[in-house]
Amino acid sequence: MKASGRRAETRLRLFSAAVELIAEQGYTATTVDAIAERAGVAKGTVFYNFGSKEALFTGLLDHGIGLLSGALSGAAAGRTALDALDSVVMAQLRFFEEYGAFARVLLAEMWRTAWQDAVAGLRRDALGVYAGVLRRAVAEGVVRDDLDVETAAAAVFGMVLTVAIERKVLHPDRPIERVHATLVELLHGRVAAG
Amino acid sequence: MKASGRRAETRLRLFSAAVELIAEQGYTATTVDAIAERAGVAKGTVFYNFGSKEALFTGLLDHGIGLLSGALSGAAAGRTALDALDSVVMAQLRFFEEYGAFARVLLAEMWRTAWQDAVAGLRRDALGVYAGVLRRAVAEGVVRDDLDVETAAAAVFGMVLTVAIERKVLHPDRPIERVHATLVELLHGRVAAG
DNA sequence: ATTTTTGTACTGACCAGTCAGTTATAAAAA
DNA sequence: TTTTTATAACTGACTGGTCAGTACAAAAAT
Repeated sequence: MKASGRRAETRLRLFSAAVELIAEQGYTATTVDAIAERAGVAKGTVFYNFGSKEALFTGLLDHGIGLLSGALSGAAAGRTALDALDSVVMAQLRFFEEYGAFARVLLAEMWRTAWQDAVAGLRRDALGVYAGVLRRAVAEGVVRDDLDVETAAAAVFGMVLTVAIERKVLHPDRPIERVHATLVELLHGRVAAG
Repeated sequence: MKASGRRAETRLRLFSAAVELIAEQGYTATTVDAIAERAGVAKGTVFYNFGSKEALFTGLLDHGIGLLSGALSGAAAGRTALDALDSVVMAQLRFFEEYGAFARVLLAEMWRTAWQDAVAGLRRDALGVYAGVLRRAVAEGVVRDDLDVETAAAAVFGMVLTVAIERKVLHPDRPIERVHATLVELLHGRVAAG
């Protein structure tokens, strides 16, 4: 996995072109011709590099999920578990601020059986970060010890994903800190500070 | 809008066939032939009834969103706003328990610009129920009065939607009450009752 | 010298939408 | 009742276009 090199660059350009088109139109509606054109590459190059449209897409999913997982786990440190939860939420918001198209692709394709393998990595790595933080919170006694950590992790992840897209689509200039504050308030359930 | 009648029945059968196939394969990948076949109807009937594949789909969205909104607003009553919030969450979980395929279609297509009009109804009606309950909560002083109600509504809706699908796909026999309890615990932010 | 990319042309399968013809339904006429 | 009439609902073979993937010789990059 050399990061530089002509081939690696071509692949990244193809990922980037594909994720934007697929976010707008969906996987099936996006043609290989269109991806190649936007990437500034000949159609044959797509097949030379990935072999098939499906392989390009699962490669894209793997790539994005890797980036996302890295961003989340880098943010999971914090004095208390609730601090860590806040900063993981912020990291997820920031990640999708930068890779908004990927957020939409993920949301749309997350539950499709066709890419189960790629999505398994999402569960293990990205949701795993939330699960870890929530387990810490249980250990610290700030949430009840019968909390279903897996479900709660999916809940928070889905909540942030939804809101990140909503902001991108409907309120692009709303500051990300404000959105974060709203989510944190919901999650901590703090009562009327008036 | 007569509820019975040959035509209305055909339309419902087509909705039902379409939502299942589209949940599995996505909108574009689902062919009109396949929808017609599953509905036990000739292909021409689809076009006789809806005029186009797209019109069938937006009709399906409208139909489902109407059912969902009805279910949610019917549950929005409650002694306190937080009680009401709990029961709206439960109503959403139950609705997607029954119409799981629709949940997946909604999640995947909610942000596609092609069906903005149909999805506007979702914002107005379904998310509106959450927004109303949250406004009550603000009025009752149980959440801070600077809460961004619109964002919070989207957050809760997305959270429940994600978890409903996760349960359908990964833990179908987990009791719905347990999932509800987890979500409510997250939302109320109750601290270690041990 | 080898890997990677280009450009163009091609194929075979697939699919949304059409349309001329057929059947079901109900109301009017016999 | 039975028959006719009108039209609403449905049918399925067909069409025109689209698209993933292939082929390959020449060029460019490493």
